[in-house]
Amino acid sequence: MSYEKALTALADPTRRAVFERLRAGPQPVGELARHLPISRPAVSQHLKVLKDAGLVTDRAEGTRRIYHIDPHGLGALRRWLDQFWETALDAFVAEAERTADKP
Amino acid sequence: MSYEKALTALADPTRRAVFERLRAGPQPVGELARHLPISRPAVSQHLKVLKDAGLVTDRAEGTRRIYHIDPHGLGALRRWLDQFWETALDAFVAEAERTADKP
DNA sequence: CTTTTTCGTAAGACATAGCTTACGGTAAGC
DNA sequence: GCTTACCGTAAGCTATGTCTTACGAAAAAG
Repeated sequence: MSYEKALTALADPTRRAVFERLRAGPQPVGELARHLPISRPAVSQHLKVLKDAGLVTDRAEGTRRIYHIDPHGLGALRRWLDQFWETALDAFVAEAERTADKP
Repeated sequence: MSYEKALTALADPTRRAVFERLRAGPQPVGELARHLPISRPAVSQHLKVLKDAGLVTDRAEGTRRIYHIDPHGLGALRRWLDQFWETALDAFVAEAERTADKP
């Protein structure tokens, strides 16, 4: 049910940049914003969307909030995609047979 | 490189509805529009985006255009996701060990 | 206790995505 | 040849997402 939020969250290029940057490891908001061409509040808003989609989680560390990747959302997206992938392949095979000259 | 287009394409709910409807098999544009709460030109526009993302393909059949799923785009998206999935799991494990009390 | 750092949220401006109506083009049917 | 069915594209309107600046809160530092 959450794969929809994950899709809309990862659709935005800036949000993907934030997400892929967290791949290198947990990071605070300011650190993320420093390497992006947008303001820090904008990064916060993006993180909120990613968190809502189950793609990231955060923990407090002093005055800073450390964000890291949450496999939860990715898993949901992957399951949906895999389930789709099978029927897509079947359809592809059927189409190939249809196009091919009759044996 | 094409996983980005696939993501933005599948982010729209209506476009997902079109895409999931093609799961039942190849269908012409009018048939798709008949079961959706939007106009036929709108469906055409969505199909254009899906086609551009490598998610669907079309063939002519008389005056009608039959659209069917193209595994190409799904494959690209799946590869990107899988590659992401591994590092996400590693990070998750690392986070779990970090949170756990020192043994 | 005061100051500084770090962050989230609110309000508003701006751009873009998605829808509709209108139009033209191609193939089939008569 | 003429009409009908089916479709893609263009133009325009509207809604929504994304950005910035401004503000307030919480923890550390001094």
